[in-house]
Amino acid sequence: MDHLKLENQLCFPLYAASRSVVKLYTPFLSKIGLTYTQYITMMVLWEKKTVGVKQLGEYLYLDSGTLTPLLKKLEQQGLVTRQRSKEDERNLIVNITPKGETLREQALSVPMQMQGCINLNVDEAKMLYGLLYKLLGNMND
Amino acid sequence: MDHLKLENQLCFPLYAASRSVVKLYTPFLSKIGLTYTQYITMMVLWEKKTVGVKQLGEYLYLDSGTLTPLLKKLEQQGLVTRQRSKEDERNLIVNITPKGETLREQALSVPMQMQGCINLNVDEAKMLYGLLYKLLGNMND
DNA sequence: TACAAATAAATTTTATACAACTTAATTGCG
DNA sequence: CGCAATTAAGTTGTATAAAATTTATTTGTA
Repeated sequence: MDHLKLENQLCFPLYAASRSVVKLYTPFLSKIGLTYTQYITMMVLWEKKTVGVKQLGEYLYLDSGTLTPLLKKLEQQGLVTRQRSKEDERNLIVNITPKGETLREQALSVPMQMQGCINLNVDEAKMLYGLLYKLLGNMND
Repeated sequence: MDHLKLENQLCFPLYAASRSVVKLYTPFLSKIGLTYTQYITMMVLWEKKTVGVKQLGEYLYLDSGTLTPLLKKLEQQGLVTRQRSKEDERNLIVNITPKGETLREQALSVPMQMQGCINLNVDEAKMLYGLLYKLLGNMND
């Protein structure tokens, strides 16, 4: 078995499928003015309302190099506010705005529309979900 | 069930796991002077020896916007050559060089080293592989 | 045979990712 | 207390990705 053949790689379909799914989201998300990374960031904020950049990075597996410019764009769009923590000025706290809350209504249909594009049945989706989180979990460096 | 919660998404662990795996590759690949995308490109060339940009894009799910600059970098490193097809000048043919072939020897240990980092057993890996290709396959736009 | 349509790369623009480094604030220890 | 170590964002530089456009070439057809 040739270990350097593309078809013998697990990483490659993971990489390709991830990009393909993100690409599938693009037309739905562009209607509400978000990119995929902005969308999952808003997802955290729709749930938590307020979150520090560090915690946000832990949720999303992203660092400030990616999040700082992204959050500035969301701030420009009026979807979030950014302010330093009073207790510890090193921390930057991100809060959702009313406009950000409103955007949630328009995002509600996105998951359903996406499900229509991904032809996995419930069992397959659950299995994939479990395997991906197992992979993520036991890879911590 | 809140469909806009991060934990209820299938796309998110896919996206996060993909980036995490690519990140795991980085230290091994940087030793041989490749990025992950360059590595999978070389994988095609190690197998095919010669390939058009269009076919390469079909194998890798990438377009010329990504491949053109990437292939120029591989050319600068002396790993591939780029030349227009004689039969159809629109096509650009990429050929592996002897230096590119030699690099394969140094890449041989990479898949094994990676397997040591990913703690899935054989059945789980096969299942994941199958589900990812199923997802990729039935997503073609 | 002209020429519109199609095809393949390349280019441009925007938005990530991430490593490495810098800056500012806080902590903890001698 | 004083200051070295730590921590959190931000910045810089490099490399993708992908949409949209442009350029060059080829094809099909009137």
